[in-house]
Amino acid sequence: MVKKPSKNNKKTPRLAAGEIEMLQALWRTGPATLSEAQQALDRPIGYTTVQTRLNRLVDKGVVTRSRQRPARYEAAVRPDDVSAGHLDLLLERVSGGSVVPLVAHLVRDRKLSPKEIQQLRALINEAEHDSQSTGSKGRASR
Amino acid sequence: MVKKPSKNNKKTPRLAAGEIEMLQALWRTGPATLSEAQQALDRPIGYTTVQTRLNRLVDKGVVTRSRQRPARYEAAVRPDDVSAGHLDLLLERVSGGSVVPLVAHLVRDRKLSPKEIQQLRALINEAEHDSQSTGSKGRASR
DNA sequence: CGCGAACTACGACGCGCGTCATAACCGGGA
DNA sequence: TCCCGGTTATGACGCGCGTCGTAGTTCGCG
Repeated sequence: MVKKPSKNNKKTPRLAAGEIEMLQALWRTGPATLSEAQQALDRPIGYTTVQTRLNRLVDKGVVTRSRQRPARYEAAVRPDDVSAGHLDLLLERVSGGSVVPLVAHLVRDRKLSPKEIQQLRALINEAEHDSQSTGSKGRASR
Repeated sequence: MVKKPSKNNKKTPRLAAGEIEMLQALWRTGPATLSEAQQALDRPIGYTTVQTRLNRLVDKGVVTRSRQRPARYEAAVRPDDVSAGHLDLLLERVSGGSVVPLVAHLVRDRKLSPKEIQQLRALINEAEHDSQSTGSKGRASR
């Protein structure tokens, strides 16, 4: 039987840059066969290379493979799941848990449309509201 | 103009998680000797391991080493430089270049102090300003 | 002046990921 | 039925990074 002695299956494992590249293709195309996935990539990569990458992704649990003959591979995680993990890491590692420096980088040097600015304001308002009715979930860090 | 033998001093090379861990220690302590850097780490790591990591970081140009006897290592990049690179990657790879989803993740599920909220608003105002005085694809109306 | 402790240089090993080649397989026409 | 092209299964190689061990070098004390 397959062992699942690991920690958790909810958190996405650490993914290397190239693996995200692979997921990107699947996110764009949806369930795809090997050749479809290969064509969906931004950059020419060998057929069997795509196969290996996809299989490793399946082993990691971030991609599923259908049993049917021309097997179809499908992403099992969403872009948000991936970004969330990386963002957490970045927060802890380079900005000491403070979001402001990161957001600063996101909005500076990058042109935002009026619409995006409006959306950002909405997000902040939302956060402000939450902050007064906090529930103290999460655990105190360190 | 004297060109340093380094490749690019503005772009930080891709750093692995463990290398950032190393930089973290240096950011905290400032210039430090090997043993100081070792002690500054969150986690016990062999003396020579620290040495190897630091030396590789020096090769990459993100850390400098003084010529003095007990050599002092010092970070040559700032946390911001590192986060900037990662953020760019994340933007391109998982959110299609859109900042809103990332910011959403940063502010949701995370409690912000009123002060931070104020800072964020300031950032957005700043960005709004820039967007109208850009000149290139100026969008005056909205 | 001689020694031990700290510092430094160097090399080794394992694992993960990117890359692919080759072999085995299988299903649908001719 | 037999062969072909697409599909799948392995196996291999190189490089980067994490981890140290070992062996020289150097400094500061007695």
